[in-house]
Amino acid sequence: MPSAKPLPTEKTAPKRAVKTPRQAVSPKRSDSAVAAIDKVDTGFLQTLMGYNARRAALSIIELFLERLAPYGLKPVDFSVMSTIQHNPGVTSRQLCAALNLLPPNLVGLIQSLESRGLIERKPHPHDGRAVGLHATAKGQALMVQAEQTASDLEIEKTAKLTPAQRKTLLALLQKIYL
Amino acid sequence: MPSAKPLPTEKTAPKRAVKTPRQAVSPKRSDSAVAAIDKVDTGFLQTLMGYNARRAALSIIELFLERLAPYGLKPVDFSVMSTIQHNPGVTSRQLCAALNLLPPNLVGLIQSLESRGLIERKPHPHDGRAVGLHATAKGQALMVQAEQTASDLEIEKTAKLTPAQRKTLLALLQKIYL
DNA sequence: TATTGTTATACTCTATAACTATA
DNA sequence: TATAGTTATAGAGTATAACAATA
Repeated sequence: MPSAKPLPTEKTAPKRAVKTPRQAVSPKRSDSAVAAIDKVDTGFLQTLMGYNARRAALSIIELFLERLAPYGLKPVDFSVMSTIQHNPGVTSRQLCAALNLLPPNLVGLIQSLESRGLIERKPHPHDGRAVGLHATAKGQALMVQAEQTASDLEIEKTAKLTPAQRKTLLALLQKIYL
Repeated sequence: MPSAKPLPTEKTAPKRAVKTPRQAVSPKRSDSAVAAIDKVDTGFLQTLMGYNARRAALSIIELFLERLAPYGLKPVDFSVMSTIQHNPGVTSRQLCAALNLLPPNLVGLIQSLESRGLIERKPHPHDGRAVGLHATAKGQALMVQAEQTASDLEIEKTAKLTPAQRKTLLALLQKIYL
């Protein structure tokens, strides 16, 4: 699904080849009108953090969807499973707060993970309303593999960055949303 | 709409106050089970670029929606308008490639902007199939204001960053998706 | 009265297939 | 045959209101 997308700039350019051949034939068209044909200027947008952060996130998520598909995990499933695994007994409400999800949207997610045998719901020790979530052995084994796959894919996707730059980027992004 | 969301960690914590008062009354519960009550550990997710970029982007976009609402512009509308303004005569196909949009999803957007008198569609000089998009005087005036508002909001949202850090962050993000 | 988890539901976003008209 | 723009539509994501059980 996310593989055949019209990516920006260079990535899809070789496949389409735009107007390059024709322009080679008649190279001196009126440049004022043709200016936008070869290269589109998105200079202002590139000064916006929101735009760049979103484009970078989508770029990574695209590969994430592909690589994590064998585990049956989409980004949200992965985030939920990872948080449950590292916080045994965590409640739905806590997951919503930690991951910025809305309770109604988490219900189906939890049910799905439970029906797949990846998590268990146990009564909360101190609150009869709440339910503690726990990763099963199967779920834990899956997440060990999934987290490794996710880490590998991220290194690959951020290959143009040095480890130091990668660390810096993570820290700066967290300064925005935390 | 985007104002009353359950934000993560500290931001909603003061409103809920979780279990702090009760824990103060009986401070020595079995810490193994109560560990997840106060603070949820999302440590692993925070090592992932995709997660951090998405959270940062959503955080900025949330404020963007609020501040740009008076202009009747959502992030995609803004991106399209900004690109048209800075690339007079750009085509839909070029917009899709530059902004990573799918053609069918751009149609309604363009029609909406045109019906609002913000852009004009003119026949393409060299290609009878294509249509050149141009910002009207009204559209240009709107975007001058909108771009200033967007820049202001971004500075505000990235207030924890120094100008140098902000510049670094933009450059590093572009290394990922460009 | 407030909160957890839930249901139902609506709205938006994203994606695919297929058509037309031009090249 | 291939591309630009379009239509229709399906699917996923995101949002609000309201309810039952429990605190």
